[in-house]
Parts: sequence; C-alpha cells; structure tokens
Amino acid sequence: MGMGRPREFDAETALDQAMEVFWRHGYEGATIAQLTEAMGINPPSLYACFGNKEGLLKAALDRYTKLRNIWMDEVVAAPTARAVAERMLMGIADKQTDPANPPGCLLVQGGIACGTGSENVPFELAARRAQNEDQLRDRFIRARAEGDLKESADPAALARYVSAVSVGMGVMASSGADREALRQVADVAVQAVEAQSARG
Amino acid sequence: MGMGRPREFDAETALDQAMEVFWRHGYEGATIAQLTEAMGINPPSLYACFGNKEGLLKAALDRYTKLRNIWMDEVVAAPTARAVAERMLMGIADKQTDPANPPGCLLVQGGIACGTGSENVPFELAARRAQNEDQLRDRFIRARAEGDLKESADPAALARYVSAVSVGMGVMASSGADREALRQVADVAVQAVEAQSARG
DNA sequence: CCACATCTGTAGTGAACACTACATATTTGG
DNA sequence: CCAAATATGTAGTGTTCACTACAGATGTGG
Repeated sequence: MGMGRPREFDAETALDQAMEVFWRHGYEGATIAQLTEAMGINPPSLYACFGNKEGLLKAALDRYTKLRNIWMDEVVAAPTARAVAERMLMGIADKQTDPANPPGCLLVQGGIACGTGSENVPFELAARRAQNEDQLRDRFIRARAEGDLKESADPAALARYVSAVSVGMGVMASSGADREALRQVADVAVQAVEAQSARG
Repeated sequence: MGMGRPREFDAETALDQAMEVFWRHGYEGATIAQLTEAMGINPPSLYACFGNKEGLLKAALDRYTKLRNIWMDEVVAAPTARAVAERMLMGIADKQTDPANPPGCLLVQGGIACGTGSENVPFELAARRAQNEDQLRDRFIRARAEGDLKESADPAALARYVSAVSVGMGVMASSGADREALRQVADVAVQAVEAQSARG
C-alpha cells in the first residue's frame, strides 16, 4: 500500500504565518481566506492538516508557547526574585514592541472575548497564560525559601501580579505604546517586587 | 406637520442591555440578533436609533465611560498618590468581579483585536482607556508638586503603570480570577507607587 | 506498470451575518 | 378628521463566512 502524495508545504512555516494573522486580527477577526493566503496554501490543505479553524489556532498556540517557554526558562534562571521580575518585564517590553511581530501578545490578542460557538478560545488562551504564572510562582516560592523574599511575601500573589502587568503591557503595546513607554511601566512595576525582597 | 410616532423603548435602558452583550462577547462576537433580543427591540429600531452596529457600540461606550468618569473623579479625590492608586485598584478589583456585570472591563473585552472592516474599534477603546490614564497623570503631577511624590518620580510613567495593572486585572477577571485574587494583585501593585512616595 | 493512498486546486455548499424595503401603526399640526 | 412624520414588525436582501465534494496530481509498495 502506498504512502500517498507528500505534503508540499512546511507545516511549521505555515503555522508561523497563521500565528501572525491570529495575532493581528484575533481568532474571530481572522478569516480562512486571510489564513490560507498568508500560509500559501488552499483551504483543503489547511483542513487536512489542522482539522478546522480552532485546531489551527491551537497548533499556532502550541508553537507560540513552545518558543515562549524557552524564554521563560531563561527568565526564572535569574538569581533573585527582583531580577526575575525585571528580566521578565523588560523582556516583555521589548518582545511586545518587536517590529518582527504584531504588537502585543498572541495570548491576549488571540481573543479575550468571543462569540457563541467560540467560547472555548478565551479559555484556551487563559490556560496558557496560567502556565507562565505557575512558573513564576514556583520560582518565587523558591526565592522565599532561599531568604530572597520576605517571609511575609505571598509568592502566588507576586506571580499573579507580574503576570497581570505583562498582560496590561501587552494591551498597551497593541494600542500603540512604544518600547520606551513599556520599559517605564516595567521599571515602576519591578519596585513592587523589590518591596517584597528581604534586602529591599 | 406632525412629529411622528414616539419611540416605544427607552434608549438608555436598551443601551445598558447592549453594553452587557458587547461586554460578554466582544464587538465582533456580538450579533445583531443577540443585541436586539437583549434590547427588546427589532433591527429597524436599532438602526433608526444608533445608525449601525459600530454606532451602537460607541453609544454604549459613551454611557459606560460617563458612569466610569464619575467614579474616577472619586478616585483622584483621594488625598495622596498612594491612596489614589489603592482606591483605583481596589475599586477595579471589586467592579471587575461584580456579579451584576460580566467579568472584566468593557474597554478591554469590547475588542482588543478586530478583523478587516472593524479596525476602528480597538482604537476607540484605546482612546477611552487613555482618558483615564490622563486623569491619573494629572493627579500624579499634582501629587509631585505637593511633595507627596518624590521629585524623581515620573507622573506619566506612574499613571501608565496603574493603567496597565488595571487592564491586566481586567483580563484576569474575564478569565475567572476571583475578587480576592485581584485584591492581592492590587495590594502588591500599590507598593510600587508607595516606593515613589516621599514618605515611603 | 499497476493498485492504492494521500495531497492539491477549483469551485462550490448551506448557514449566519449586518443591514433594509415595505406595509402598518401611532403620534402631532392644522 | 386629514396630512405629514416618525416608529414598528415582518420578511426579506446580498455578502461573507467556515467548511467540503470532487477530480486530477503525485507519491509508495508490489
């Protein structure tokens, strides 16, 4: 039995293009016509490979979070809680204003609110944002155990805080804030973490 | 010449219902069918009164920001920069988890990214968020002049920071964060403003 | 070279969308 | 009571959407 005609496009390259469309227009705002054009394929190829529009989004999110998690590993490798927050937020300021990508964050731009039939999309994005928050929380738990954070500090609250600031910066970036403006926000935000550090 | 048949519905009541639909589903996710059903009217009445879907959104935003500005006046009436930040963020934590409304903030849920033909919507929302940021900035400028904030403090950056945290909290609320979780975020966030205060 | 499996491009499909034509109903001014 | 003006409900309009049937192309195993 033969193995059939091989695929003529590269799935990961196509996903990168789809990611950009979702990033710029959101899940509901992105049309199959825009997606297929950006990916350089026709609808049947898209559906054969990714199932449907939501499957394509999930695949794009998988790719996005995979790259992002590599970066997050570098972030939590910083020596102190303050350094972690600074590396995270300054990195966010730069990444969210990188002209190579649409402004903001795919995990926010993808779709915070959706219509009937797509209620699953906001959940999907939230779950992936929560992964990063968990990583931060674990790192802050360690920081407190190491005496880097005060005993009174709440690692979960700190992680939620840093995550919230990241999201807020993403929305600002998507509405036109430039890199310097975001860095100023990050700079202020880090001071709250510093206030929870043992040697403030 | 007669003045015609009078309108049978109350425009402001109808707007409140429309607001809720946009809030929950976003601009693109909200359908005219859902809007008219919630408003208790038929499409021709909607179009006669508000022009089109985008006109309805703008009218709903006008009403939303009108109520919100009243609250913001109370916020900036707080005696110190720290108290302003606390009142703002704690109030946000409560308002964004008020069961009387959909979770989160209409100015975010309304549509951060939109498809072709609705590019104007994210701008419209961003402009209204910027109004609140300007109000905060002016208040922080005064705080610095009064010696409440350090000379080295940047009022514009602080305002942008508080605004970013608010937005981030809104996204968290919309994805299920409860009131207590948001209050913890607010509590941490206020400490950054405190660090910029003269008597920290 | 043949049977089979998978991909590709063309050209649609039904459904849902924002929006509206039109006839009818309800008001005011004379 | 009539004419002008505006609102309402019914029943659509054309367009766009996500998705797919189908025929032909391109590969593998025997």
